[in-house]
Amino acid sequence: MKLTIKEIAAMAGVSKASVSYVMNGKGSVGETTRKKILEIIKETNYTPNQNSRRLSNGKNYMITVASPDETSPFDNLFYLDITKAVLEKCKECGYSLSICSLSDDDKIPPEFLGGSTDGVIFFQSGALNILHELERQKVPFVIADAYNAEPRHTTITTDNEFFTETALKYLISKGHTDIALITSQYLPEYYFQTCNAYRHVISEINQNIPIEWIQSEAADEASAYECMARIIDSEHIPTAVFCADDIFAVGAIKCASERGYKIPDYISFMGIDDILISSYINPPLTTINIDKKEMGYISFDLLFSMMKGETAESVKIKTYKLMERASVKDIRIK
Amino acid sequence: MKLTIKEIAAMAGVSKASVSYVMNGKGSVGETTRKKILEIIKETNYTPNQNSRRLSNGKNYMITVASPDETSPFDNLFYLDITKAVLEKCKECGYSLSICSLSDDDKIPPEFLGGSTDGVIFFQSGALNILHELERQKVPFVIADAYNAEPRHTTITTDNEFFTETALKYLISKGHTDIALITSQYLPEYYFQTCNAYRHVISEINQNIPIEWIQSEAADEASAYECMARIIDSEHIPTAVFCADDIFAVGAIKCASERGYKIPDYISFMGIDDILISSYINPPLTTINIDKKEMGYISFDLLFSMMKGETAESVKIKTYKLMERASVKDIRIK
DNA sequence: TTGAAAGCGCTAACAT
DNA sequence: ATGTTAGCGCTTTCAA
Repeated sequence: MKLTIKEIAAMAGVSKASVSYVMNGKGSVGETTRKKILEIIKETNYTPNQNSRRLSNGKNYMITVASPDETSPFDNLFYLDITKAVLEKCKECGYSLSICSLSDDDKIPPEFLGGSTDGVIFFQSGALNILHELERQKVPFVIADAYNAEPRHTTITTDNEFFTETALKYLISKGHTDIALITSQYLPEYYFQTCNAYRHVISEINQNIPIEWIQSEAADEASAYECMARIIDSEHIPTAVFCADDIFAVGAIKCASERGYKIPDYISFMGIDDILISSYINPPLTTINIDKKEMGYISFDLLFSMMKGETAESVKIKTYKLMERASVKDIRIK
Repeated sequence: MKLTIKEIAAMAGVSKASVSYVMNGKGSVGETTRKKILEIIKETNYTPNQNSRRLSNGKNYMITVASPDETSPFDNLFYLDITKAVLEKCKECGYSLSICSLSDDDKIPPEFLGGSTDGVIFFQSGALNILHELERQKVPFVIADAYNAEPRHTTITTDNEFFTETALKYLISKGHTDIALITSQYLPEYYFQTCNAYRHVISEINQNIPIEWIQSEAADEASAYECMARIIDSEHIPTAVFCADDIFAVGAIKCASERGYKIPDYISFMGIDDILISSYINPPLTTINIDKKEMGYISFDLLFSMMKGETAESVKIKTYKLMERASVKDIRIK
């Protein structure tokens, strides 16, 4: 019962071409026939078969967001906000958005095969074989929050070194010199950036950082909890802990609280990202807000440029907002 | 540079048909030619054009999740978890998932036109014109967390009346009789269910419910905050507040805390849903956990049945887990 | 078992 | 300005 262009053409007493032309605003069609065709289309509620258009056009009008299973937008609040912004943009541009989670087996998901999508936004990274396949098929992609991306890829990253410095300096401005670090070694570049900034800033104010104050086995809330436990067990209790990611702070604060350390009275905490729960936890987390919406917009825009065949330069986000909440205590002597 | 079936056929020295057959495991192909074809496919890394398949098959291998802008999975943690489960199922079945947000203008999004999707899962509801269009196009859909759905539609709902009763009875078991209600009138059916259960349960233990104890202008955290403010301002302070949705409890608790009421010492709070932040807020919220993953699975399964042409009965979720956390105080005299 | 060929519904180059 | 027609790349019927 689905109408086809052929039937519309018949009803209007014209050829398929004319119908196609008026639908797409191409070619040239007389005013009367155009009217007639438009009328029939309205009347019949006709909508062209999209698969057919896609085949003819070699376009899908669809982009996809992809990420490793563990860091999908459904598990990672940072990526969630970015994805939300991407969806907004998609809608604005008449594109559909598909979400794809990448399994460990690195199998290429059907979304990426045979030109099902016009472009993809990866979070963090995609398996190399997938990236290569995409390049082979010439479907453009960008990598948001990328680590270890090959230089030829277009990435959208945050300036972790700068943000780490900024957070640390804030802590120092509040009188802290005994500051521990919780970061992740599982993303080597990230580890390098955060540690580097930490060493750089801290070395100027404190030469005696116990080895336990640099914890890098964090990957999520639970592992950050363990990191904090190790810091506490070391019996060199810092006055502040800088967590390279808000979710680490959530775990670390939980640990410290459960062990009876009042926060921020005994220990202050800071993070980076400002994800949804950061303002809900107790105490609300002082952190570096990164504009996730903007990151989403930028990701989409870069991808969109590439889809139009243009080249797109990687961008590194340096803007931030310091969210002073209640997890940092001013310990300067007044 | 993209290979086509024609070229593969040529390379293997066979016809397109044979290639198609071996790819889809249909028809009958001699063992030698099958081997040969498989080999070529492997060698060349050939993947058939999906749009072409879709056109031929009249299928998309894609389902979509759709919801009003304000209640998108990106703004509603309850729907977020459901969507996550749907994605899991999609992957398992080789389907892609697209996310679609519906604007107020009720314009039919491109995803729904011309058979771009094989089925859709709505949250809460879709605009009537969209639902009708889908029915006209014979694309199946289900409505998760539906309110006011037409009886012929397949829905996945929660038993709000039962859950409200359950929560209230828990509160009562802890000695509370002065219990206020925060719910939403914006979903009439929901309002009816929660209020009904409230009146029913409460009437048995307390005949003097001040009018301000029934607040129904909640729609989100902020409006629930206002509801709580009205309860407090009424100067009839209840010992407990039941919020028909966790996010209402979040707002209400915030209000009470800011006004200086220690929770749960002065006022206890309960909710329904058990969304992500419920366990992070201060104090952690005692609530009725609904299995959102299961809801996602069921939604997908029902839709999938319908896509196979089967009929699917609506289901109403009655299972729950009582999450006893720290927002309810036992005020019985020991 | 295999191949030829007719669709699927649309776009767009080409003719008229 | 309009119609004719050859694709787009695959599936599947029908013959051989």
